[in-house]
Amino acid sequence: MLSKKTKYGLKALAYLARKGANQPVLISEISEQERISKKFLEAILLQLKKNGFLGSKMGKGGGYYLLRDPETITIASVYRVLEGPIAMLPCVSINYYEKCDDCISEEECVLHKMMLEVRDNTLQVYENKTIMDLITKK
Amino acid sequence: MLSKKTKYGLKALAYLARKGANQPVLISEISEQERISKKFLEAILLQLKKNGFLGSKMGKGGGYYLLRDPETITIASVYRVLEGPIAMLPCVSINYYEKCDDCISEEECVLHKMMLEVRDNTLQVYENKTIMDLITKK
DNA sequence: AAATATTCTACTAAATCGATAGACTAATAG
DNA sequence: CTATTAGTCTATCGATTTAGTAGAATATTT
Repeated sequence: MLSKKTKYGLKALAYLARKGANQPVLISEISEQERISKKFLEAILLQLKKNGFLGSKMGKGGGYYLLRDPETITIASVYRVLEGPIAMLPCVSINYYEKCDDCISEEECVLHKMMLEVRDNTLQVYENKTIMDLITKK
Repeated sequence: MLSKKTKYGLKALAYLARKGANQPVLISEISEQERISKKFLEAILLQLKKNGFLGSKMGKGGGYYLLRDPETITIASVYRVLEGPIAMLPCVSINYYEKCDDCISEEECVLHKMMLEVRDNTLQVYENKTIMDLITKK
């Protein structure tokens, strides 16, 4: 299951993309429009800022704004920042690879091959869709 | 990420399938062979028993054994018992459907359609693979 | 300087995860 | 019928994550 953090983060990015990159948008506006707890959203936007997705402006007329074109932000890149690995097991993760301590070898593991398949099927969606795709009707 | 519970559960089912349904297998044997905490495995096997996957026999010569043919146990069915919903959002779950409280409607939700796609891609693997597939080399 | 709005630190309640301990119960062997 | 073996059940545990809250600090504009 997707955490609310990632869900809210993606929704906020989509909201900002819809507004255009020009002027900063208040946290409270996003929070109200998307029905997300303001303080929780604050922490999420901060994390997206630290990872180069968003910029912010303090003081009056301030707020958050997209730093990159919505077409260039893949869902996968947001997912990895907010949720973590996309793979179902550390041993099939591309960006967060780790050996399983209960497996002798990956060839012997009965799950390894299947989880590679699941990973590829999931990545195929997340890598090929961007924030832009979220806000365009098809 | 897959929980260890589901990971261990699938491995245990695969182990039992490999042994054949004939004689009961000790928890401790599975626990040692698969390097899984015995007490944790105990709870997992009990859950699999309560859900009709396994039978058990107490006393000397006892242990756990498969109740169904390995070819008839899909990964999806085990996943749902041990891990829960396969979908990434409750609003795209087939067996655990729930409305999102932050969404006005599913048509308006920017994530809904994409998550349906992810769900279908994942299900395609989990529904079409069985415990038997885990133990057969391809 | 006042008002506005984000940033940052710290905290919390609840849930889940992975694991452990120990008493209880059932079945078999002798 | 008793000892042994092995699953059942209850309970607890520490660590982590999740979702959210409170409030002080800081920066910007008017």
